[in-house]
Amino acid sequence: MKKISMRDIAKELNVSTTTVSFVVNGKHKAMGISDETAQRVNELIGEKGYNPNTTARTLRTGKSNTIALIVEDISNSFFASIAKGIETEAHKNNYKIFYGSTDNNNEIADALFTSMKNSAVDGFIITPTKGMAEQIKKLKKEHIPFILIDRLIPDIETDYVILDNYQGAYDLTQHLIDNGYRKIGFVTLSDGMSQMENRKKGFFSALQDAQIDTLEKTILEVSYQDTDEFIIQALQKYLQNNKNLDALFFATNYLGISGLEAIQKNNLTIPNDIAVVSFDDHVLFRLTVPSITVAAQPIEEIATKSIELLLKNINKGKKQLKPVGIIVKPEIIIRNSSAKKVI
Amino acid sequence: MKKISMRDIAKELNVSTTTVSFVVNGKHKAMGISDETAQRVNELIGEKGYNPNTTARTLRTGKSNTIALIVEDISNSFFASIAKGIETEAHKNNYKIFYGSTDNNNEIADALFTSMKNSAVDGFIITPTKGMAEQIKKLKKEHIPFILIDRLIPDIETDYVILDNYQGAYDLTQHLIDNGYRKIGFVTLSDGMSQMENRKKGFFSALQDAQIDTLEKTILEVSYQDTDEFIIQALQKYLQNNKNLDALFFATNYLGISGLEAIQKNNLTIPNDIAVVSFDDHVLFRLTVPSITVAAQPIEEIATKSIELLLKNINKGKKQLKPVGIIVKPEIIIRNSSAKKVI
DNA sequence: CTGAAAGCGCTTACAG
DNA sequence: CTGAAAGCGCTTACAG
Repeated sequence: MKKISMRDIAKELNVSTTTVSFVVNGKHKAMGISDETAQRVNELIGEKGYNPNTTARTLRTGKSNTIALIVEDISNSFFASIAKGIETEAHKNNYKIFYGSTDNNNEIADALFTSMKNSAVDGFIITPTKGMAEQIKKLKKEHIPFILIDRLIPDIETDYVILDNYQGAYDLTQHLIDNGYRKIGFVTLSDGMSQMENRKKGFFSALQDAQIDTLEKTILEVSYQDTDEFIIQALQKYLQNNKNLDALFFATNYLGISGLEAIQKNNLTIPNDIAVVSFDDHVLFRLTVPSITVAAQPIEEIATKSIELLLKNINKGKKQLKPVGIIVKPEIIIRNSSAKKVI
Repeated sequence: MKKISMRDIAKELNVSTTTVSFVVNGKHKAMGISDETAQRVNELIGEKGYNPNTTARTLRTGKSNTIALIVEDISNSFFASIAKGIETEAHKNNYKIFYGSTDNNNEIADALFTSMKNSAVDGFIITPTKGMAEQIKKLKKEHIPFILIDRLIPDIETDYVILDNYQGAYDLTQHLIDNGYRKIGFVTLSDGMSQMENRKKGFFSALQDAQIDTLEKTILEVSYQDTDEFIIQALQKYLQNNKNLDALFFATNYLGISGLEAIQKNNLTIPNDIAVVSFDDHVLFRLTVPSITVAAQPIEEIATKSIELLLKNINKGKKQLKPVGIIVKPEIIIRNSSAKKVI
């Protein structure tokens, strides 16, 4: 039951493995293998069901046709959707994908990087965490192709594909203002990743441009490490301590989801007691009653552009290209949770 | 910027690569390398930051420490959660994971299998589709370790980890009956995969055991290929044509989600107009109002048992073990969508 | 206690 | 138009 190799094919046809290799790789024309020989080789390959050994090829060429996708948490619907898009594009280009979740934990991230690098992946697609700065610098220094998605590492120039988070937050806030809301609470993560910071900036700018008193801006920051239960409790307290709020802006979808739970538990009605908007779309936001207004990310586009950029990076060879940043636009989807304020 | 190899280490210390290899693999004790030599090797390895080349090791040993996870759709929350669990367990055991989604499409599945096999994965974890029977048989014949999850292929004996779908459906139906519902519609997929068939059987048995007239069993079957829009429309029509129904049983979570949309659009109230239960839990089911009663799968357990079983299979060597089937138990989570019927 | 050497299955520069 | 041979970086049976 041994797997059949190039040598087996060569032997049986009394040709060299060189010839077989050229045929297998479609180089027979260029290398001047006669059509007749190529034909014979291809026939036997079909007959025997020969498939080239990818490991040997990788060892020889240094190219594995594998990319590593490192996300925060593959079970999070946003990253799961990204993974699906990346997969589709990668397979089109004949790439396989390793995945790994960091859970925002640096030791896990470290182990992932080491393991992937030793496995000769051709490139990385990474949603970095703050502590990853060192690893990212190392990748850069070693000239390993990679791109960042969803967020950046401040002060490190890299290729990336991210959302215009500032604009999304600005527009979402503007929408609340247009609909009569003035006292908007902002709920975000405390770890200060770039995407979160830009959402916060967009939120502030919109308030400022509308000349809404900054005193009314009330922020709640929770940690990624906190459990859902803890976050829900924090939100419940926050709502009780800030009864003047007429709207809430959730900076990411799982905060929004916990937010809905907290609002339910506090027996508040959306949007009459409090309006709600959130970053990142989610089935729940589409189907819950009332449905939730969001800034949605163009996931397909992020996936396509990511693979495109990474492949360009992988295929660039020796030349040092200047890092390319791609910024995609969010879509504001207006639903019922932010209906015009009734006064 | 060349990567440092075992030979570099050996040369610099005037020892053979054999020695270095033994030390790297922790075999120096067994092979009688002196502690002093081992010490020197380890020091230089640390200093130079040497990491063994996994590709070369794989080519030589035939073992890649890689498994392929082939699911229906990685962006589906159930499979995304499975992927997370599998990942955690795999990393604990020093395995990396390739993932791939079949979308229930056989050509894609075929391409995935070929690509993964050529990449020398040590084993497969697969949610099979009907058309995969041939591929699965081939894996068996080639003695490639694999296990099936979520569903089986009829008439092919394999290792597997699946849910007790019959029991889950039976209990969920029994719960509806206990709460006074008698005219229960069953919504399922038409492709006849094993998990779906068993859910249907469980549903029927519960009705039969309660001596509920089989004439009242009304089934709607849709195809996996149908778009969400199409399914929702089909459901709306189904609801209109079967106004006598007092409850709906959705055989999988995305049918349940589409079901909620259809019920909303038809302006029906849950559970007063129609009660709802669904297979597979989902955030939406937990948070929507009213929350939805479900049969939840123990995802952690499925992941843990899957890796355990696959690794046992991988490490079994030549011996032919009898295929092992593991059946895990669903958890019925009673929520508000199936509250006692008001008469 | 340690080394020289073969070989995993490819690709490719070199030679004719 | 095609082949012999080196080499990618490991592991391991064999020898001493």
